[in-house]
Amino acid sequence: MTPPISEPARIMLVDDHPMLRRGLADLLAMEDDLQPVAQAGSGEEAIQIATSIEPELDLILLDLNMPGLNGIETTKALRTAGVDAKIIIFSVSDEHSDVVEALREGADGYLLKDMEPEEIVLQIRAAAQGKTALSPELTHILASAIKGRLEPASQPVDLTRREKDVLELIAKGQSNKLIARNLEISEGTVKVHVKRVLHKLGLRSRTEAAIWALEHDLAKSI
Amino acid sequence: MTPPISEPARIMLVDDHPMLRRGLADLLAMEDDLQPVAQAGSGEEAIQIATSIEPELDLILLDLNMPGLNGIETTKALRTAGVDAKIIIFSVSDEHSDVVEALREGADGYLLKDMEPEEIVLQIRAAAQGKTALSPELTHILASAIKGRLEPASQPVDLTRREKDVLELIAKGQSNKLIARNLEISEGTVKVHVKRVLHKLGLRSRTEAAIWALEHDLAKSI
DNA sequence: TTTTTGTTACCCCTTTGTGGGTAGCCTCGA
DNA sequence: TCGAGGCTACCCACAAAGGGGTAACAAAAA
Repeated sequence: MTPPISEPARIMLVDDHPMLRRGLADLLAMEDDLQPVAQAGSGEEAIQIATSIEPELDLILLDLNMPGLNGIETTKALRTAGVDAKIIIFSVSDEHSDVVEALREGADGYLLKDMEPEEIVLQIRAAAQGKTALSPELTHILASAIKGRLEPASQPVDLTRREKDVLELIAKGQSNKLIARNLEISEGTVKVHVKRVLHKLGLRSRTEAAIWALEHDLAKSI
Repeated sequence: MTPPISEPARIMLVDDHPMLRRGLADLLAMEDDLQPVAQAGSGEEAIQIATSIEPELDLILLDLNMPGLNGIETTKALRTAGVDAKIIIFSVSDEHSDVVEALREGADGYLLKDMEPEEIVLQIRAAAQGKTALSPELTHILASAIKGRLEPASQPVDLTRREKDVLELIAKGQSNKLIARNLEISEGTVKVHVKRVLHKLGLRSRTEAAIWALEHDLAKSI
């Protein structure tokens, strides 16, 4: 299991709880091939360190819920900054949208905090070797995303009246300006609704929203 | 791990190699909660048995590569026939398209034949309990599918080949940048194709194009 | 009562998309 | 052999969309 002669993986731990960082660092330090070389208490700090440290990091373990930049935002920023260390999100959340978004933004893994320490070590090692580190409980989330349905273990998706109105018009291909005219509200307000719809559904663009609406039959007559 | 008082899961093994069925049956029979009650040497035979056996099967282990109907085609046929037993594809192939297609057609799991017997038992038990049985090596395939990529195809319109490719990806909600990555061309070139598609179809936005594609069946979901 | 939720509206800024152009390189068929 | 169509790639400019924030106000819930 332990790689032969290669260098140990240089790892940074990012979490706003020092105690948790400490525990993780101790856990990893016991492994010959895993070397915790840096810690950060926030996403901002993590970015600063990751872009300046030498030699470069091999792997970053990122807490999802942090004040300031959260794990996903930090992942995005790190990728934009050209950091190509493996990134693993470490979280208590098994929310569908969190997992999917994390992977979309460039994370290489998503582990749940309630995993056994031994299992965490195994997954981190797997990620360092280029595999996708994923808590076994989460595979069904990816599988259902593939199958195209999001319900089984997730949220029932409750859009407000207005959000549904906007989504319906998006699904007709209308621009924000047109939607504003049709609903007799400002374009800025339409944008607010669009933003919320995208966030609630875990989507990235109005086109995805339109597709979602069509597939879920939330579109009225075109 | 073993369920308390419930009935053992009734399992059918489908593979064109009798020896492999034999080995699997022996393996499963050693478990109190797993009960191999039927075997089939082909997809056709599997469908015949699954639709007639009483009481109904709980789980079907399907070889992917078989003469005649393969595992995925058999899965599709079984689902169409109303069989709602859990279906696990058992294969030597870790091809991206096989895994994704199997899940899309209604399989509940996808296991590789080179797994350890103990692990196979664990995964089958997990599937029987409603979880997604997936070889750990395959999680990265789902992850990359989530991140967005796929093989192209073609349909009948007055669009060029490349324009159809682009339109298909638009209909999956992908951005120009993602499309560029998937088709391995520059983003600028994607924009050219998008421009032409919109012009040829008389549309004003990619969202309208996506809707058009969905309504004209020029889209293949994830 | 206070708090929360939904709707409205605006600010900021960055990213993405749209529409026009030129141009090199293929392949296929006249 | 040449030309047309198709694919590639870049230029430019502007429009649209997305993501963050604050804030007012009414209605519903705690």
